Amino acid sequence: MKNEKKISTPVLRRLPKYYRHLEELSRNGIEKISSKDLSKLINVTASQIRQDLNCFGGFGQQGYGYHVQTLRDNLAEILGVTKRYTAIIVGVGHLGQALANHTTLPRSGVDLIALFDVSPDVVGTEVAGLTVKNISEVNRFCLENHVDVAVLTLPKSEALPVATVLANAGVKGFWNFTNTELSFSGMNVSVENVYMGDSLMKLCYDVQDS
Amino acid sequence: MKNEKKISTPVLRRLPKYYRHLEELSRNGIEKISSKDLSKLINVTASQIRQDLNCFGGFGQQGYGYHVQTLRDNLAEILGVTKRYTAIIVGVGHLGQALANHTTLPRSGVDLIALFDVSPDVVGTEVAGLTVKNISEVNRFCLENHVDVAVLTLPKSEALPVATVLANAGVKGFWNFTNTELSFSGMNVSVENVYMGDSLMKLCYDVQDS
DNA sequence: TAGATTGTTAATCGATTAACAATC
DNA sequence: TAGATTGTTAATCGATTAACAATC
Repeated sequence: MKNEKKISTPVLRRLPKYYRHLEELSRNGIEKISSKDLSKLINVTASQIRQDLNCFGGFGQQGYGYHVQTLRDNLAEILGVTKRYTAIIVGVGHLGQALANHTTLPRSGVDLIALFDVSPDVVGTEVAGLTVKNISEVNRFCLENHVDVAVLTLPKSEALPVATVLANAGVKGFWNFTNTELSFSGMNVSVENVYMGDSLMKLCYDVQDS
Repeated sequence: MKNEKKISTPVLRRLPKYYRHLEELSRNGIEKISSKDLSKLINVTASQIRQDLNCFGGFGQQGYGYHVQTLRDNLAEILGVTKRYTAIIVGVGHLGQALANHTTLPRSGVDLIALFDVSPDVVGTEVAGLTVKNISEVNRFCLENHVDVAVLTLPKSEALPVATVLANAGVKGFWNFTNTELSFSGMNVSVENVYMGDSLMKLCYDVQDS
C-alpha cells in the first residue's frame, strides 16, 4: 500500500522513538527542530536521523529544519498509529491485566475488545471494563469479530497451540510476551516478541561488575 | 572482573536467548547439541552461534558439539544469573504490580525487597508479600539497604528526578519502563529500557498493510 | 545574498556469513 | 581411520557516519 522500497528493521525500530519525542516536542509547543538539535535530545546522530527520515521522503526543509507537527503527523501516518485496530488479550494474569489497563494499547490506536482466560477464578470477572471470557470461545469470537492483534500473556506451553488457532481465525498480529518462538509458515502473520526477561538479564550482566 | 575483551551489544543481546533455549533443552533431558541443530531451533545461523560463544571461550568440542548442561551453566555464569541481586519497584500501578508478582525477577536471581508509591490508596497495602512503602522513604531505604536494581514503573514526569535520587543513593541498575531517556553523567550506572509502546507500534506497522 | 540545514552520495565501520584447517 | 563439528580466519554484506552539493 505504501512506498514499495523495503525499509530495514533498524530504521523501523527507531521510528517509534522519533515519534515519541516529536509528540512531546509538539505538546510543549516547539514548532521546528533541526536534525542536529533532535540528535542531542535523543542520542542518535543527526546523520542517521536524516538518513532514516529520507527513507520515507523529504519531510524537512533546507536551511530551516523540520516542522515538528508535520513530521509527527507523517510518522504517525507511516507507523499506522492513526488507524484503528482491534485487539484481544489472551491470558488474564497479572501482566494481562496490567496491559488491559495500561495506556499503551490506546496510544497506538488499538482498541481492546475482549479478554480470555482458562481459569474459572478469572472468567466472568470484569477487567478494564470488559467481562473476561472463557478461552473456549476465542475461536468463534475471532471468526465472528474482526480481530487485528492478539496480546499473548498466557503460559509458555499454551502459546503456540492457541496462537495457531487464532492465526487460522484471522488474527494478523501477535504481541507475544510468552518467550516462545512462534512461527506460522507462510501465513502472512506478524509477530512482535517482548522478551522482558532477556532485557533484565542484560541489565544484570551490566550491573554485575560495576 | 571478567575477560577484558569487550563484548559487542548484538552478541550480548543474543546470550539470554541462547540461555533460555539451553535451559529448556536441559529440562527436556537433551545432553548434547550442535550449533547446526541449535541454529534450526532458534533461528540464528550456526556460524553466528559459534562466533558468539567463542567470545567467551571454547565451550564446544570438535566432532561432538556442545554439552547442553555445561553450556547452560557457563552462560548463566557469564550473564550473572547465578548471582543474587536486590531490587525495589518504584511505582506500584498495574505494571509495577504485575512485575512484582511475575517470575521474571526471581528467574534472573533478583530478589524484590521493597515497593514504593506516592498514592495513599496504594501505600500500606500488601503486594507480592510486601507492604508498599511511601516514596518519601525511598532515599533512606536505599542508603540503609544495598539495592542493586530499581524497577521504574512510575509516571514519565517523575522518572528522572526519582532515578537521580536513587543513583545517588547507590542504585546501580535501572530497569526502565517509563519511556524516558535517563542519563547519569559519569556515574557508572546501567540502564535497560523497555519500550513496550515502541514494540507495539512496530507491530501495528507490520500489520497495517497485510 | 549569506547562513543554515537538508537530502543524498560516498567512505567507513562493524556485524554477519562463509569457508576451512584443527581436532575430537 | 573416517566423519563430524568446532574454533577461527577471511569475505561479504549492511548499517552508520561523514561530507558536501542543493536549496530554502
